Amino acid sequence: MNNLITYFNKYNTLSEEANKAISEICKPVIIKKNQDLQSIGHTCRTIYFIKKGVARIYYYKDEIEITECFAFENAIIARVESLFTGKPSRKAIQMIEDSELIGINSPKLFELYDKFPEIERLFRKIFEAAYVDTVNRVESIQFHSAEERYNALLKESPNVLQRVPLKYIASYLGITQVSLSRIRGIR
Amino acid sequence: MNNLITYFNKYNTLSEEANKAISEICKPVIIKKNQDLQSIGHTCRTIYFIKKGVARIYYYKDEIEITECFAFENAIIARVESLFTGKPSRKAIQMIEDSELIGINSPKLFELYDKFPEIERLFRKIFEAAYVDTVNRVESIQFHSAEERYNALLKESPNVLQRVPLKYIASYLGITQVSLSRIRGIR
DNA sequence: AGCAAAATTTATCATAAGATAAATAATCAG
DNA sequence: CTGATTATTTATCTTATGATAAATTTTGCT
Repeated sequence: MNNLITYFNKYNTLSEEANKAISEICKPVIIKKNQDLQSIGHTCRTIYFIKKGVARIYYYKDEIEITECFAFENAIIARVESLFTGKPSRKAIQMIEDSELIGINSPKLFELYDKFPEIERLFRKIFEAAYVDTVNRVESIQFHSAEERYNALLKESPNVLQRVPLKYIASYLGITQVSLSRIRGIR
Repeated sequence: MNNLITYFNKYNTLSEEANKAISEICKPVIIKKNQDLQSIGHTCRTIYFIKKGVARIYYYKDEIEITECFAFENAIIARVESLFTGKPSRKAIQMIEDSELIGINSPKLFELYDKFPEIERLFRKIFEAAYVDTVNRVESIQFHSAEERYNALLKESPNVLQRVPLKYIASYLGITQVSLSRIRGIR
């Protein structure tokens, strides 16, 4: 739990009782490489904190698998379009390496919001920051070339190449594997 | 204020006192067509509710003006990447028609969060919904053709063509004016 | 109304990325 | 370790969109 509390402190430091209340709705998850942590068609009821490993959210468009995002250690991952709407998700979360996570039960978390406004505030801030990242991602996809996006990704996550297969990176960048290979080949 | 309270009720119904507290930090804004409501370089300190008119957020990339989004009546608009980070915004908000808005002072709003958890919850839910929209927009930009995006926009906002110049729509769709004209010409 | 400015369309040519196929390299299971 | 599978690269050809320029239409001003 320590890593998670450190992560929380970046957004909103919680009281003892609030930390304890959250710890009671958390459970550890160990999962093997390439396994789905959450599968397509199910409604999101768990927010995950990554202690170890790499995650990606993916979905299918016209039979083709698309990677929506990656998440590394000490980050949170959830399919927000399901978490916030209560609708089943068309997306899945897969762990790219053998991983250790902490799962936070989201219906129970939302109940805690009533008793602990500080917890509601914490998650408000966490998701506000994620929202800002997504707004920036729209800009990046819309007005940078594939090559610019590739270079920006490397700068932001220098170890992504070591940990994530190129085929996943390609669809994340919005291009085909073949185009990514071409871009990489230039240098 | 009535429209605004109706809008709030879709997310979280507030007590009398909470509504009153919000009304005290609101002020009406009347603004002419093509005027900037908020300008580039300033930090966002107001969240706007549109009573009448159409707004867009825009910014510059390489001297070229880009429209990030549109907002119509009975919606909220803010440059969230500044609102949530406190940093100056590279973006501006412009009203495309003669408009009437309600401006909500955001620093004062955030103070109200301490006294009224219900207000914090209201805005949490408003921005969660906006976040989900943005996640969906990433998908739309990344994996639909320009023509598909154009048709999707028309379906979503059928009156956008009547109210918004095509040059703004083009950059919103991530294409040039000329390409948009070509797409429209096909039918 | 009538002119000027701005918006939109049309045309032409250039280019980045897609589709497909095939070759090579890396990884994994037994 | 080795063969089989999967991932990546390379090659060729096609296509959607960009860049630029010019023509046309619409809008706004006085």
